[in-house]
Amino acid sequence: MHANVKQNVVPLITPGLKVACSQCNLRELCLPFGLLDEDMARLDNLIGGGRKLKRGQHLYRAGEAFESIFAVKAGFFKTDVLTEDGRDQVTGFQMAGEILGMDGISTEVHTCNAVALEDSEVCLIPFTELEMLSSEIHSLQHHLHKVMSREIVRDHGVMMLLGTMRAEERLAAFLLNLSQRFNARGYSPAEFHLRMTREEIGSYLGLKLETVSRAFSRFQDEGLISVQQKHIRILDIPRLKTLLTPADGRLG
Amino acid sequence: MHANVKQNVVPLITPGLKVACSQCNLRELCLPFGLLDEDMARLDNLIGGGRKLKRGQHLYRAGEAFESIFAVKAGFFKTDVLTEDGRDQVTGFQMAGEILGMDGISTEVHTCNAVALEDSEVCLIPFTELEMLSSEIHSLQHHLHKVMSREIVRDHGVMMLLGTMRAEERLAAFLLNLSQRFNARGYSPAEFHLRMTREEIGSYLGLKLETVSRAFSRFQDEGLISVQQKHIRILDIPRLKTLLTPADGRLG
DNA sequence: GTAGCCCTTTGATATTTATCAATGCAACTT
DNA sequence: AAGTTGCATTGATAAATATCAAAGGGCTAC
Repeated sequence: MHANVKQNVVPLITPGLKVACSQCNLRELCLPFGLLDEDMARLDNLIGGGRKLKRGQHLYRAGEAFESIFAVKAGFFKTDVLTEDGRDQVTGFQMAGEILGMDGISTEVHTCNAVALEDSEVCLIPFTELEMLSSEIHSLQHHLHKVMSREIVRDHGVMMLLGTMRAEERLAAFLLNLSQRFNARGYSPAEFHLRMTREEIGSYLGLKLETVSRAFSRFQDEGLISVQQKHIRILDIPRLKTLLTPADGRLG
Repeated sequence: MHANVKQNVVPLITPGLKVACSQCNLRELCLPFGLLDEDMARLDNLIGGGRKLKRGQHLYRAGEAFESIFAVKAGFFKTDVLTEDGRDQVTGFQMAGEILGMDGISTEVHTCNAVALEDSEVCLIPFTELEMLSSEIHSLQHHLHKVMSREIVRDHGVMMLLGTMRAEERLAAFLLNLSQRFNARGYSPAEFHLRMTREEIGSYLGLKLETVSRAFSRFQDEGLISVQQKHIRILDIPRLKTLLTPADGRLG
């Protein structure tokens, strides 16, 4: 096995790609939130460098040894779980400032795949070292716990979506969630490009791609959004939100 | 407002209900897993006492301030999320040795309700103090992270269930999961009492109670299980497992 | 012990979503 | 520039699950 072949399979840390939380405009969204300057400098030292990924590349795969968590610096990811029996479920889409890989802490092995949906960049945060540092910096420890807890709460929201919503409600919730997250990052909440296919949206929402496509079309017919392939413009956010409040009859 | 009325609404810590991880037969399943004796003694000191709950009582409610996580010492709980628009989703069922309340860390407010489904007992673990102690005891810190990560992985499993399985597959997965957890606690994996109603099972599985009931009946007709109200006997675990492997046609 | 209530079961029908199939569109490759 | 390939849309039909309805059974509380 040639060394450069192996490099293609397992992309290494980009040499010289220095990252520093203290210089990062995502720091209020990301792990260093609320740290004092001196503590942030210690976190800077810990972060193992950045890593760039091309669209389609895996950040990690289920089964690989867990060593680090990752902060998305730029770009867009999906995570998905595959089971032996062939099921495939997209468990989330991650954008700048969000943390990837916490599923691997439990067993020291990644339990899902993380794939870049566009050219992306992440910061590598070695977990053992993060634990050591968080023993010393209480606010870092607490924020790590908050980030993990937030992931649990987010997952509960997805369960709610999958367990109680019908197709159009799911898609409306999905679009509003993306809108709100783009907005929080300084992008337009009303106009954006989807980085994922209809099939990936469908997997995330527990629907078939045709159902997703039909729901998009119906939203467009009703003047709620305009869709052109992956380009979405939300025309009526308030009315989209009312879709999430089902008629009295169906619940309660 | 009379003091004893208030006691009925918000049950206080049971006085004199001393709990000690070092004496607990769940310690290998629960938070103290892997601790040295001396460290376990320190955890004993931290644990705020036990609390008993009658069936139907809330351990905590969405909206309450978060202060502690809880370890189930005995009994059976459900957690559920309610949204303003009236949706209601059971997010999990918890039994002895499992940890409740980690959703509250994120915002310092509980985001779901935890209800005892039978007379139960929990240990109260004040979270701020747990963080302080885990700064000093690395194995405790690491295990806490593992417990939180395990919850994330569990949630991914529920997403998979809700996103990719049909009704009978969901129920089979549910029964096998209970079976395995009872087994891990020294109870029969083949025979147990359900603590929850068909409606609660349905909420958890994203199904209506009638669908759950029909699936139970069909399993019984096929000789997979025997059902009498809440009493379940699994007659053919291997065949129940094969239900989870869908025919080739439907996936891939 | 018994009345009442909640839970469960079962049937008939309606609704939603999946499946199968065909066509169109757009980006990438050569 | 044209061909190829993957992605998206749309229609017709099938399958799964929800909804509506009614009745029986068991547990609880009086």
